[in-house]
Amino acid sequence: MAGSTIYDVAAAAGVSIKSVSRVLNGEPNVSEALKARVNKAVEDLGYRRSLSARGLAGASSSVIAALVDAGMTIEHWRSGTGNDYLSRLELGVLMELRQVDYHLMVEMVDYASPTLRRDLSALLSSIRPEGVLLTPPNSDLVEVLDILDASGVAYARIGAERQLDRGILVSMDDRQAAYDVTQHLIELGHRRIGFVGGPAVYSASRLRFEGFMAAMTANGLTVPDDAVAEGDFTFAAGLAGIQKLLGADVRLTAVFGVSDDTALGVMRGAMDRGLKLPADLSVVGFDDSPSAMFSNPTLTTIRQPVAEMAAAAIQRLTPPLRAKLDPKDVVAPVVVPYRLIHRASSATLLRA
Amino acid sequence: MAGSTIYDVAAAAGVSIKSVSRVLNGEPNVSEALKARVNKAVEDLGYRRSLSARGLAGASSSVIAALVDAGMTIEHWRSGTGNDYLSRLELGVLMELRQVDYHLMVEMVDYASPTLRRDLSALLSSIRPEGVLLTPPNSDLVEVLDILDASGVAYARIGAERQLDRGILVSMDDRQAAYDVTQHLIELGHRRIGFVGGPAVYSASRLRFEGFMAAMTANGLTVPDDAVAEGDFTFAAGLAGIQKLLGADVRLTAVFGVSDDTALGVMRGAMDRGLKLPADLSVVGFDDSPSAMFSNPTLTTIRQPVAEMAAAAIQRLTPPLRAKLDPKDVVAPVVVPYRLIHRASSATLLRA
DNA sequence: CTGAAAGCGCTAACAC
DNA sequence: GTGTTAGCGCTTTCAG
Repeated sequence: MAGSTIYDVAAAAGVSIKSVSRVLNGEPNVSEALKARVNKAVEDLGYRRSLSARGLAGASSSVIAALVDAGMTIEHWRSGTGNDYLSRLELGVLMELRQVDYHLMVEMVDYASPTLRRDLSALLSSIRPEGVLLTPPNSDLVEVLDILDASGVAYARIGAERQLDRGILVSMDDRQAAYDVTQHLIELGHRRIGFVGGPAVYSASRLRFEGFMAAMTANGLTVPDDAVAEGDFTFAAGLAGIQKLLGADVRLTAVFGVSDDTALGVMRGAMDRGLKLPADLSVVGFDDSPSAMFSNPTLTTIRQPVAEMAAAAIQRLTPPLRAKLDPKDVVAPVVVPYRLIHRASSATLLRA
Repeated sequence: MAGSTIYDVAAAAGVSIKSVSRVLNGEPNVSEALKARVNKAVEDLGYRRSLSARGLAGASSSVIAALVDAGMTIEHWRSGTGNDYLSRLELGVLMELRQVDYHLMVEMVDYASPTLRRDLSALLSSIRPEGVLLTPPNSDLVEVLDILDASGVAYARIGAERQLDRGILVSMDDRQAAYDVTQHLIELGHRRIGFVGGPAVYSASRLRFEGFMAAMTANGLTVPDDAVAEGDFTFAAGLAGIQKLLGADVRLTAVFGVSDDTALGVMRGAMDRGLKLPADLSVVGFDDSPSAMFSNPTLTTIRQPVAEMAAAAIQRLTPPLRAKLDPKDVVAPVVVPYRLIHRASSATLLRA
């Protein structure tokens, strides 16, 4: 049952193992009759090729490795707060991989580790994945790219910002999205808009801030230093950020949180200080995490197409799936569309 | 670099490949001198054993396969809502696996598929994982257990309810937790408490309902049929459920949602109908998803220790980690503690 | 304590 | 079209 090998199949079909291999790999020059006999034997025995043997024999390892950031992951572990980025990513990956006989390995990589080079090389030489999926902030780490290139493995980078000539690129336009959501606030009449940001190592942080600034500038608005707070994508950062912003003498009427969690922290902090939302303060976020829909007021945000980006990456990383794509689409960077989701947390400015 | 083999190491250390293998596997009867030379060579070359070769040669595959439910996953994909169960699970898994040289493969399994037996057998025979991690509802599917047993692979079941003599059991006491949170409402003065449930295929649904009923009964309270609505763990189910409950002639003062998402749907639905929360209606949930902390009012709930359960499962599934455990702890079912988290959505009943 | 030889299950050259 | 023969990089006998 679970223990049949290619020899069993060959014996059952009365052919050589090479013929079985040919049928299984869809190689040319196989008669229909032989193909049918082999397929029947495979069926009868419930035979499946061993991943290990295939990998060893030099063919495809049929494994895609997703490298996720240890720092963020461990932080979520410690704080007990979750984050659904990973779930959404894997959703996209698994929906694609299930169509072909490929498998997903999830690996935690500590990009801050002094032994990063070693750890990653070790990982690659032990797994020998067919492709590697990079998520922020790993997507932008030159050292990671160097190691990947040296090992010759194909890789896709989600949300990459730098070195855009390397790897398969899949992203959304964070900058433009941030511009849009800022413009949205401006169109609602807001002029004094604050920003609570994220760590610079995440390109998303920088791009979103840039988009924010660009929209402000394009509308002739200025952003005093007091209107900007640092953060780390978390709820706590939003909470701390809004304290700082409200403490300063800037009388903001709206705040843009670099992530939904941060924006929700901003909302909570503002309400704790007695502000009515959105009457006294409009708040917008970025990501469209589940919480955005469940908060009160519901949060205006940008829907980040994580699963879709992952799916696009996998399609280009996995040979059998890539074959189905239009050749032109294979090489070009993919920019997956986002959506501005206008909910209740942003409203027309009533009083100046 | 990435391409060194055991032969390279043997050559560099001036020993046979068998000696290298012995050192790597911590086998006895190796002189310290030899061990040191081998380790140095391994170090110098950045050598890592190939997973495929190890797997093929009959040793451990060093792979843990997590089987996640396709139905739920696809539903999340379609609806665009995420869920952080997977993230929390993997957090727990990866934190443990990183200590040893094991790897996580995530596989989607459609338990509703007519070809489940085939699909699963195929998966096992192609991956040959060292251990399998089962999450609800797969944990309780006898057919899944049968296939796993037939293949001889070790497996851990998170949240299993039936056939408790099979596999490694890791769970929380859903029933008692539901009892506790219901008791919490009762102690706040509530008497007419409603319930919005989940699909029966998830044991958690049944257990939570049982705990709810047990607490009500223990306090001499009855639950009319009109006070219970069916659902599927989602926000939408909570929304629909509360409509039904409020439409009926039961004048509930509190509602228990089988999950946080459902409870949040209940909250939203209640607020949409003009109720003030928690003054007019107390709501409690179950899971402690991130949204619970971010909602308004914040949601009273049970903290489900998903990552902790996953970690406990992995410790018992992975030989090198299992070796560190007290032998007594290895065989006994693990029940991971939960916590009742009292937030703002549940309050003392003011008027009857 | 150490090493030589024989596979694990498959694919890749190379025959026929 | 089809089969034979080598390995892939390890672990496992079995000898020393």
